[in-house]
Formats: sequence, structure tokens, C-alpha cells
Amino acid sequence: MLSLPLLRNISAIVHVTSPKITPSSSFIKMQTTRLSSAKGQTYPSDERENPGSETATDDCSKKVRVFVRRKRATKTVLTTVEKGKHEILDQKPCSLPEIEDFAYGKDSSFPPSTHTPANWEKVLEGIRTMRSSENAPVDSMGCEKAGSSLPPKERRFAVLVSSLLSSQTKDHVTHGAIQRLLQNNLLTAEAIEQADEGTIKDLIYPVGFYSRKASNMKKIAKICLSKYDGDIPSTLEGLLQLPGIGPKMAHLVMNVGWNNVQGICVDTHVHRICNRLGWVSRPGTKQKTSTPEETRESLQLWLPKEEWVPINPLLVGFGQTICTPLRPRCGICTISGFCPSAFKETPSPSSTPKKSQRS
DNA sequence: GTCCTGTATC
DNA sequence: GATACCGGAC
Repeated sequence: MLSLPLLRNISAIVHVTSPKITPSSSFIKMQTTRLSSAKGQTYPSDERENPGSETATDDCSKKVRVFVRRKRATKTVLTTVEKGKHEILDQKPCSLPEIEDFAYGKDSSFPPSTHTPANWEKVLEGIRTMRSSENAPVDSMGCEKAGSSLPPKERRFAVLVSSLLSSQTKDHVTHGAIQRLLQNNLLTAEAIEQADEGTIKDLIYPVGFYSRKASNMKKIAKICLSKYDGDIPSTLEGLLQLPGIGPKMAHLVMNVGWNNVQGICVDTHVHRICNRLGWVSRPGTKQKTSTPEETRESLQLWLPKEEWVPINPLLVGFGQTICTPLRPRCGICTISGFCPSAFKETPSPSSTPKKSQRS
């Protein structure tokens, strides 16, 4: 697991323009094969059924080219803009030992993304440690795991409905609603399509926005039946077409329902914490991102893909217990030394300092 | 009063 | 960016 930590979505192309550098060139070629084959690895999957979607998209991948000429080498880091078109992210001279470190996977700062924040691995490790001692609500339930004993198609539908119901709702409330739907055999597209909306509303009460969600469940069931043979959409685009399913839930469903990681599931906690840590910014600036979607795109530019799934529960739990929206507990946070926002009055979130208004 | 792993609409 | 959607817990 710890070998080649950063290379999962990186392919390396090494052009040796001069065969004069005998000691290193053959070595580089040998390693190139290994690096290239590391690309395209998909996230561990226990079920191989995923008709419409492609694993491991290239939209976050980087290509690294190392040009060796005489005694000088240049590293060029490219990112794929669209098919066949690349954009140069970074280009600078490097020494041959540097190339060897890269080839062996020792050099964790390479490729030198302009977005990669310093010490991010230490920060992540620190948060993991804090999370293992502190108990967060997110750990107790995990509502999206609902229906894990069901057949695949029904399980996926259960995942979709759980996600829909879980927004702005405590996990145990969501869990109860799912249990009631299950007991009434109302957790398939067919059943929901036939059921009365009022019945659904009563069963899912008191989840947040239950009325709107009951209505959305009916619409979703209809779409799943007419377009997907009662299954759920297997692509991000398809999921986003469903009423009540936005980017956060669409990525969650792709992750949990299809074992297909298309993007990071960014919610309010991930959004807030990444900005506090200075891990994300508006494109081309140092300003904070203003929406979770902007955060997702910024984070995906540098965070290694193997962290894309675990980052969510990690930061959610951290955000629920320590790095809270209002008055974060920087005093007990072990990574405050790395945090540019530590011990500062949080300026951004809903700051309406209407205190001292009393006569 | 404020908080809740959001989404859709204005 | 602001607001409605929803109600319960603290």
C-alpha cells in the first residue's frame, strides 16, 4: 500500500534524447514501464457490473515528461485538458538523482503540482489520529451503507434513496426511515412508482424536507423505470438529472453504489475545512473557494486519487467534533501548527455579528 | 436561537 | 448570494 503512493494516476513518459548518459538512462526506461502501468488502476471493487461508465477518467491525470539532454534534465508536468490536448503545469530543470527518486516513488513532492499544499500528508495523518480517539456521529451510522444485504440492483436503489433522505438529517433518523421503507417493501423503483405519495411521506417522516423528498422519490422511481430498467443511473450525469440529487450525493452514490470514483464527495465540512487549511482556492488566485463544487475541482487538482473516498468521512468526523463551523476547537487540535486559520476568529461563515444590539 | 454530510430556485 | 424547504434536538 505504501509503495508508489502518489503514482496511481500518473503516467510517466521518459524521453532520452541522448544515449550519452549511460548510467541512468537504462534505469529510467526500466522504471517507466512500472509507472505507466500504475495508471488506470481503479478503486477496489467487489462487484464487476458497471455498464455505462468508464473507470479512471483522465480529467485529473497528469503526464510527466522527463527530457534528458547531455548532463541536464528537464521535468515537464502536463495535465490533460481534453482528448489529445495537454496543458503545461510545471516545467523546470532537475538533477538525475531527482529523477531516480521519482522513479522509485521516494520523492513525494514530485510531480511538483502548483496546487499541492505543504505538509498535507502530515495534516492528514494528524487528523486520522485525532479521529481515532474522538468519536464522531458519522462513525456510528453511515446511512449510505443501508441495504448491504440486498441484491446488487436493489442495494443500489437503497443507496440512492438513503442519500436522498440523508441530506440535512441526522443519521439515525435517516436509518429509521430506510428501515420503515424496507419493512413495507417500498425500496424498489417499481414499488415506489406504484405507492401513494402520502404513504411515502408518512413513512419517511421526520427526515428533513420529507414532503419534497417524497415527491422527488416518486419522480426518481419513474425515471429509473423508464430510462434505466428500474436500476439507478450509472453515470454522474445521469444521477444529476434526478430531482433532489446534487453533486454531493451524486459523487457519494457513484462511490458507494457503483464503486466508481469519479470525483470527491464534497459537503459542507470538506468545503469548510479545506478552505481553513488553505488546501483549495479560486482558480488562479489565493482566494477561498465559494462553493463546494469549486472546492471539489480545486482539491481534485492535487489530492492523490486514493484519498478521494476516505477524505470525506475523515473530514466530516473532524468537522463534527473538532473543526466545527462555529468556534473550532483549535486548542485541542494537534495540527493547528499547520493550519493558517488556527485560533483566528472565523470570518467567513455566516458572520452576522449582531451582538451587543441590546439596549 | 442555532445546528443539521443539501438541493433548487430566484 | 440569498432563501425556501422541514422538524427536532440542544
